Amino acid sequence: MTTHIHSNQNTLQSLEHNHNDCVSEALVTAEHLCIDRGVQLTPIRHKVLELIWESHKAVKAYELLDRLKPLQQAAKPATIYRALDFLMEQGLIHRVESLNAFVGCRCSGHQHEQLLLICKLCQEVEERNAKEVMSALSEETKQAGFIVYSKAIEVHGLCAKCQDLSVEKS
Amino acid sequence: MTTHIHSNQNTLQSLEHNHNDCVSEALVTAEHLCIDRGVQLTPIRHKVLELIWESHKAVKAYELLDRLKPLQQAAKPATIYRALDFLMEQGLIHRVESLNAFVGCRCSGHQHEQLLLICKLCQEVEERNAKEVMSALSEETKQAGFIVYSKAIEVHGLCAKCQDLSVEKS
DNA sequence: AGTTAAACGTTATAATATAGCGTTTAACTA
DNA sequence: TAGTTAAACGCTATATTATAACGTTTAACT
Repeated sequence: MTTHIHSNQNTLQSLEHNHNDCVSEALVTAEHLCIDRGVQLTPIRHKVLELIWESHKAVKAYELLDRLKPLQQAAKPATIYRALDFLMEQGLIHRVESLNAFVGCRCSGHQHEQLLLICKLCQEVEERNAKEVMSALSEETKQAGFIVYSKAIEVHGLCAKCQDLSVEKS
Repeated sequence: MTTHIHSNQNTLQSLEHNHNDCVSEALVTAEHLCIDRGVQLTPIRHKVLELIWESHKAVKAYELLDRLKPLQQAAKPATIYRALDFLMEQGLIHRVESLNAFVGCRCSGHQHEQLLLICKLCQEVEERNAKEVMSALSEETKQAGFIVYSKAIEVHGLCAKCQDLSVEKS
């Protein structure tokens, strides 16, 4: 018998790490990075980043808006999109193109373009440097005579944890 | 002196191939493929595919709608999105996730997920099998224990032709 | 303290996409 | 070949995602 899997349970968040530490670390890193760069991580931007880091799932702009509103009454779409633009410019978040959504970046600042593994069940997004993939890609674009400005490498599927859960429950 | 580059000129279309043949071939292939599969390439679907193949640029759904309307007065957003859904299911077009746009697929049916090289200047999209990239990606996802359902691998930059043009004109 | 640029508030609207339901068309089947 | 069924399409409405434009406030720099 196969049981329905609840996508909110037994996620990265609850099983593998203390998510409070995970978030604090991301925020502290972001704060330092912004100071170093002389850019302003304003309260709104900070809060939006914190909201994005609430989970490792990709989150939609209007979802963020709904969550920001109770804390920031004046929040409007532009409020969120401006904050997202800033956070992307600083490499603090990724835009997940295939979902029109956003996810915190663990590699903030350096080598920002990564492989994103997006689980269809738990919705979590795993970033991977994927060194071999990136070098194969460089070689390929070089052969094509194509000058790269940016990349989006997104894979949808089933993460290891969700596979395990479906095995356990069957 | 660097001259402004007109993105609509000297494209793949005008320089490298007879685009009429290119389109005919794509359409004939699509027709055969649909017959083989027992699915219907209806007049609307056929026309939308033809409109997509008008160029090698990624084209937006509402652009297609505007172009379809003169030929199909009843055309509404759903008309286009249904046709696009069908064409994607059949692997006849690619959705370019990072542009919310669509482009004809040259490899219709087989090994549909390809590397897309998207030129910021001429807007043309080049598909590449990118065998090495794909195998590196398979290895990476295998290492991650991730089961792949679908992929989007999109690179934005400057194609060889547009680089040449900017050199010529400078 | 005055100047300037960045950030933010606010309203409006553009652009992208889907839901739902009735009608027509095409494919199947008896 | 008429009846049945599912697919395709018409149509209306609306949801979702994103940006434009302009005025006000805040913060950084003289």
